[in-house]
Amino acid sequence: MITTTMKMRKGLWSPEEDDKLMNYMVTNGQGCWSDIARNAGLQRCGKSCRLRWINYLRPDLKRGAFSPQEEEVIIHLHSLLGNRWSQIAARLPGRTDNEIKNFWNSTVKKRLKKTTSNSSSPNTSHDSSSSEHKDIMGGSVSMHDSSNIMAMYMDATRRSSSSSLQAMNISQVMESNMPILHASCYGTLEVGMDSNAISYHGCYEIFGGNLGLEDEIFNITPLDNSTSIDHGIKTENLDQNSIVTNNMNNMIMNQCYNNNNTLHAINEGFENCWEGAGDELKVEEWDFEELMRESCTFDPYT
DNA sequence: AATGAGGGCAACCGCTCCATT
DNA sequence: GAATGGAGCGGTTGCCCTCAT
Repeated sequence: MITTTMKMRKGLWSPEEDDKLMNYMVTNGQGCWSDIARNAGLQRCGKSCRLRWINYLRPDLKRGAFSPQEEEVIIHLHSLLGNRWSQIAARLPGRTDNEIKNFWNSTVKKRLKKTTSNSSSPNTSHDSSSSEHKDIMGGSVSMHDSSNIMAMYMDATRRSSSSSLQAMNISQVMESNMPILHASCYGTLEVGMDSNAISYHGCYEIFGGNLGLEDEIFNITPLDNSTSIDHGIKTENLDQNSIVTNNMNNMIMNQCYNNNNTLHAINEGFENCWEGAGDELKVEEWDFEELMRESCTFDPYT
């Protein structure tokens, strides 16, 4: 190969390299990463540039430590998605998969281990990830403050994309993807709209964890747009859940629209809804479909 | 003050998937 | 249908920093 004659740099990025990449991305936007590396005058492989951009240089990144609420969201999403860091990251605006992965492997894993050993769980002999999963789903990891999960989640999405949200028109809102967390909810649900956003108002439950949001109003915001854009591309098949939840979202939004900006409905399961959309449910190996069937039981049409 | 252990984070590696030829 | 290359993802490594001794 010709390219091997040129020595690629490895290791930490210098500020100069960062500048070069940043300037190039700002002026030219995303393209073929190996071209970017070459054209930006970087002695890096495209892969390395991509990683640096996604994990560090991207302007929409949220820096700093994870909040306790973010922690809980991560724990919860991990219990649903497993080690699908990119999918978890897609639901935590401003956070990268690498960041979440590191956070999990260092902080959370350790904490869960502690919890597990304290509770002298019989799962301790299992492989770490699977035992953690069980622990979480089984309740060893406290859901005591589950309301924070949703509240924080909403807060995070609202914060990170408040400007874009305000700029979104209704059709954009309708086209947006509804996060998985919403799809995991069931219970009494009331949907309304104000001038800038659509809000849910209701009572939710996630896997037995009562979120107790009866008095809270929160906005539906899309999956982190920037993530979708930056990661390119895979938005459409980011995962099938997004499509599914998007369908749900659209249905709800349509109802909103048709009911003069307010919807009082949805008291029983989404089950029929799922079945109706069954043909589109080509769920990946992690059996999201079953998951959803178990956790979603209200029907928007009743 | 020196030093060793542990933790956190950035980056690399290897694999898979997908599009193109 | 096979080969190839690019992109993305998850696992792993290695460096640096902090803190306890």
